[in-house]
Amino acid sequence: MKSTTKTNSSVKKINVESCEQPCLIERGMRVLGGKWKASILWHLKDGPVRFNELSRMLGGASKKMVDQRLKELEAQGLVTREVISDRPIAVAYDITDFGRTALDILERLKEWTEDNNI
Amino acid sequence: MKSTTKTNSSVKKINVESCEQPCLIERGMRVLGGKWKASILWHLKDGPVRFNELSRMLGGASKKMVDQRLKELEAQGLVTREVISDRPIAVAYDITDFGRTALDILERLKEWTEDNNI
DNA sequence: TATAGTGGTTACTAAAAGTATACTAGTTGC
DNA sequence: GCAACTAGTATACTTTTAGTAACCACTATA
Repeated sequence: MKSTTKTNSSVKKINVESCEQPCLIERGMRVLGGKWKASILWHLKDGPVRFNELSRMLGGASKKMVDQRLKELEAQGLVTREVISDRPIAVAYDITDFGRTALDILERLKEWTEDNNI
Repeated sequence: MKSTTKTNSSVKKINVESCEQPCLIERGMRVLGGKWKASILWHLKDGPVRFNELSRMLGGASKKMVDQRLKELEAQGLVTREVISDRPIAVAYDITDFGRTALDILERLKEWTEDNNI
């Protein structure tokens, strides 16, 4: 890896390779970092949850917010939406296998937050 | 606060305990999840970087953005600001030991993003 | 003297995020 | 019938965030 230091006197300080990494971090954050998105995912880890129950779990996030985030997560393939009853409409949201691959990151984030009293 | 759990047969479905977890995730995200924050931290992992260099590394994030995020990160103890030269003003930002504890999460996020072509 | 670099600040605008309320349409229970 | 529940949608609104551009004081170079 080329360092930003001492190749010669006129070395540019910008290391282009280093610019590749942040994009990955930023892109990942766009998927997991929105408000409530990580929390929603986290709440689904123990099995499907219904819409209103999920809203309550999130401590009063508005329906609009929960709805928007769920749609984003669904579009990105992290959660699924299933109508479990038609007449008295009932819908269950579940985490996909792909969604589960992100739980490891969230687990670490949770531990980090916990350990550092954030 | 009255609990919603099992006082009798008409137990509500809401599990109050489960509501503790998302807060940890949400709180952690408030620290690492802002736009550019994780990227800034990531860029400092190989050593101190100067203000303008950092701006360029972030691919054109405005000075105002970089400045704001750096101030937040500094206030939260994740990075330090050091004036390394006075006359031709020069400032270096560095990651703290505490900041480094978050790199593990970012590393996983980066891998996850990479592996899933996000 | 002019230009470009350092590390910012300030003022402003545009866009996104979030809140609040009311509404649909159906079901269940009193 | 009336209220309360289900899962949303629609509308209007406020707040927050993001981003642009200009500017400051200073230095260094041509």
